[in-house]
Amino acid sequence: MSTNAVLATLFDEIATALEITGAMVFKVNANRNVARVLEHLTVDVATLAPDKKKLTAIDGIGDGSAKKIIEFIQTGKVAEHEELLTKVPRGLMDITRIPGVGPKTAKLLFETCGVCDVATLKAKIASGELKDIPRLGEKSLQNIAKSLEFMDKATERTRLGEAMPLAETIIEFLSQVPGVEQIDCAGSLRRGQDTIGDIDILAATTDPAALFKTFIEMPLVQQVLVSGESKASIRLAPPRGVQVDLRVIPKDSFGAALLYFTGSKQHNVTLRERALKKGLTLNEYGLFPEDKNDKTPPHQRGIKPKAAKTEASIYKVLGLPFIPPELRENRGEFDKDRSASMDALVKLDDIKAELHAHTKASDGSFTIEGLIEEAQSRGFHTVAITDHSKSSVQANGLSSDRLLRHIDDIREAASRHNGITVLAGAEVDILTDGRLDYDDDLLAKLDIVVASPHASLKQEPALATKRLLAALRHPLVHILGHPTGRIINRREGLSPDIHQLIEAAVEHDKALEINANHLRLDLRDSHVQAAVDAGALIAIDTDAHTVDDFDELRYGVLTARRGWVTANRCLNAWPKAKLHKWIKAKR
DNA sequence: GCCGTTTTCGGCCCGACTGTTTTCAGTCG
Repeated sequence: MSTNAVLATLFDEIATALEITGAMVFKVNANRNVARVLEHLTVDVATLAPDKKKLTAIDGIGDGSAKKIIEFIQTGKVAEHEELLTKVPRGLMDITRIPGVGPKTAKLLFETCGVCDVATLKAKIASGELKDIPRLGEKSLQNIAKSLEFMDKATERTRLGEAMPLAETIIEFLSQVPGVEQIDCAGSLRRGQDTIGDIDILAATTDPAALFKTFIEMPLVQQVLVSGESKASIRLAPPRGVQVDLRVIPKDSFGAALLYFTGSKQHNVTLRERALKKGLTLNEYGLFPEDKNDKTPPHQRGIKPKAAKTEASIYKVLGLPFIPPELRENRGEFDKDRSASMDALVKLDDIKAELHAHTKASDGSFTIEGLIEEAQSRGFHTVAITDHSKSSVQANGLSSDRLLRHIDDIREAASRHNGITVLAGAEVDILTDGRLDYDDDLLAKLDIVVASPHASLKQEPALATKRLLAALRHPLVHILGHPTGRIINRREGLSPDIHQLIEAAVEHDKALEINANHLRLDLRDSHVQAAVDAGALIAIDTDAHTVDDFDELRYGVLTARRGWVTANRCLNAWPKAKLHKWIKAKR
């Protein structure tokens, strides 16, 4: 784990421990915020650490946290953290991760019954020892038991590429219910995060009761978690097991609700702070004039909102441009000098080239012909055929002789297609020591080379950096394919020094890939943002093996947008002539 | 603990649902 990640966990633990000991909520939030900032920071905090000014220059990190970070870099621990751990055992912090159990309940369980970890909690619920605790009735205990049971089965977040089609199916199903006027998804799914916690759906309807009834009685509903007048939550049956929240909101405040429930939480906090500075208050019903003397929510007092119907109208009154959902992470979207690139973010329709795809020659299901036709049917001007190289034995990688014959076959097929340029390429393994899997003579015969790591994905970070740098510096390589080799929820992949890779990509005019396959999404959003900030080029490729893989392109585009990729930085969105000039420059 | 076009003090986002209790605290998003 990187220093940033270790410190993020440490600040999170400080926050949780403070929360349990009953510290001021603002102090808790400040520590939690430092954890979040560190988690998304793309520079290694250790390189800043001796200089306190550099640390406090980061938004959210003040004097106190800077001192703790420096203390950690110098000694490997933080005294305040150690001190808190003597009062609040780690197991107790784990308990607060159980849905429905917060810091107050954890403290109560600890102090009245000595519950100090999840295992003890389970045992004591089973033995009935937890009856008769004040303010913790039978129903609450039952809910905790249910949550524990669920946690045992599903510890993972749902991958974007699994949640999105599911959400679309549910929305399609619910939109058929009489009375439904508007329905859309919100939350991290709408923001295009690589994994999501639950699916949020918003609807405006003239018949809420009918919609909720249909919702909680849908096929595959395993459990109804919450069922109120404006909100219901269900859990779907395994294997998906994902939670789905449905909220019904007035049609006139659909935009306000969409904004509110799309989040992120940090983005919303900043919006509300901006609202307050303008004498306004923002909630899920709209943007209202603030009345400090009346605590009743403004929408319940019959006050007319300044804006509510659309997200854009709310941003406008707050003096902001429309911020695309993918950018709503409080990671620079409020900076004025970034607003130009916000308008120019790459869109799905901009993508006109596929530069990484496989055929039957290695492990794909396409014939050469079939792949070309599929790309053409999607309106692409270019497709690169990049089968695996010889070391990828598991993927039927091509020997040098087979590759030579494959190149001939590709050129022959290409000659039969007008209107699309077909490139003979390869996805060449980057061997453990950084050498490529074909010799230079053969690589030079290819139009395009995607170099990717496939084996030894648990390599030490320093070695991995060296390995990938060698590929980026190789004059015949165009694109670094799925740079870390991660498989979301399954394999962490390599942890190279991403900044060195980005630097090399810029220096040698190479592109870094966002592999659009929902299992990969590699590079990930925060690395993409660092690459874009440094001026690197990005390729969004589907790595298609089958027809359906082409449909995963949208996940790659969402990830690109989350990393602030504009169309002019994305190879696949370039006009044909510009792309081919760049590709040929490496031959 | 952090922050500042109401700056070095005094604020710090908002509402729904649940369970336990009988007016509200805790949790969640």
